Amino acid sequence: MDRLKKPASPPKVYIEIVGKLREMIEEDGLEPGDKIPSERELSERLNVGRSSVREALRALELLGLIETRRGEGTFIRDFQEHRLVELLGTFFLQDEKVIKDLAETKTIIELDCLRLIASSAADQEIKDFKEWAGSTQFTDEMFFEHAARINPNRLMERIWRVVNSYAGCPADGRFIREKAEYLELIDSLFSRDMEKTLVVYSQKVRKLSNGE
Amino acid sequence: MDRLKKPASPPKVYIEIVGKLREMIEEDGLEPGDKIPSERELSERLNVGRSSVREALRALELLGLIETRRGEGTFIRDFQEHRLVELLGTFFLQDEKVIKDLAETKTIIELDCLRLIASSAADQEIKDFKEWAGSTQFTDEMFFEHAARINPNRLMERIWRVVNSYAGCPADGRFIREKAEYLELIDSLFSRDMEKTLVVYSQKVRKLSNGE
DNA sequence: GAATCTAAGTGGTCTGACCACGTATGTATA
DNA sequence: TATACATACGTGGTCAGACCACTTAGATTC
Repeated sequence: MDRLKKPASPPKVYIEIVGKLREMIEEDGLEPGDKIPSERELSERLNVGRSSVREALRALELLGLIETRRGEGTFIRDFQEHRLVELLGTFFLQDEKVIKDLAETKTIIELDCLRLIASSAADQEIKDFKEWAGSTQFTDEMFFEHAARINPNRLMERIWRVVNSYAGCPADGRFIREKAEYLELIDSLFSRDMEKTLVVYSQKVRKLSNGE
Repeated sequence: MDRLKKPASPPKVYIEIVGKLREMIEEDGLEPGDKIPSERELSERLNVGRSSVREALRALELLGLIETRRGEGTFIRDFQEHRLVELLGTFFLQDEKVIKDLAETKTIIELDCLRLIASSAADQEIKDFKEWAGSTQFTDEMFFEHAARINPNRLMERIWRVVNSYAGCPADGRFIREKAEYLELIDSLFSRDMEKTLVVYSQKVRKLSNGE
């Protein structure tokens, strides 16, 4: 039962390989899409077993940092698409209260996206947004998917997508509000009038809550 | 072994093992600290090679979801403390845009947390918050860690933690602003005066931006 | 009863083998 | 020459077995 100090556990090989890969990528200036050495070559170059190389690669793959194509090789992925949030989500998102939090969070994030759009999206994009909304039949989800996409912050878009994928369990709210409200919302964005946006949006939320 | 044809993309064994483990954890109600079956047992139970089991376990370990102790076994970790993110940070956080988005997102989420606190946290908690802030030496990160914790929405807290662990990898913002500003922020929460909170917070952000 | 030794169990690593798949090479054909 | 096909090679995907180092618990010994 003695809790004695642990001198220094020998570093795991696969962890070191992860580090080596990082260095390698940095030194060689490899970018998303580029190919990294084959498992066998890495195994030889680093003097480790191929299985250890694979453990490292598989871990990075699960993180979404690399992509492997059988018969072709291993490639660096677009890091902006790391799956961290999804993974954590799929692993422990079974709580009950979570459902309520999810809905709330979705609303919050959507508002954030609108804010970001109002404050720094290009006029043209908002214009396109309005045009799209005016000429298409869309659901609430589609509307905010569009908003998340044109918001200038990619990370916020990712967060929205994750939250949405969980919050939007098939059933609940696939309703379609009156298009006029959405158009009004876009107009408020275009005028960069955040005050107005907030009013319009919270009004929409209130309606939805009551309807539910 | 059954070798069935999979015309579509053949699912990788280690990915399926990750899924099986998730189910296993859920069904058996395993919690942080609990031990999961040994690699050899999993290999046998799932009819897969031990190396494939290891690939899955190593990936989850790198994610910080499990912990392995040589000679003892593999254990579930406290998910809330997934600090794996820093890995991603050290790996590919060279992209300017990503860093900017991160900082911006962190600010946004923090504001959201403040909003949530102001709108529905218990008075007592805000009071405790203020007391803590008044009697402790804290960093900006600690302050918002506290805020994220007492905000009523657990999902928002989790998002903050993720974003924070990403954003706070280098030694950038370990600064300590004047305590008075933070106290003022809490006061604005207590008075449920979101207007004021926004002003105070954005003021803080502006200062930080300039300081940087 | 306490200290010690021993065996079993577990993760850590390596090697070698086979498969499935993509691509490049080369050969045969039109 | 140009196209089509066939083959060989390289790559990731997976498995099996073998060690090693370490922890734990049971058996043994004092």
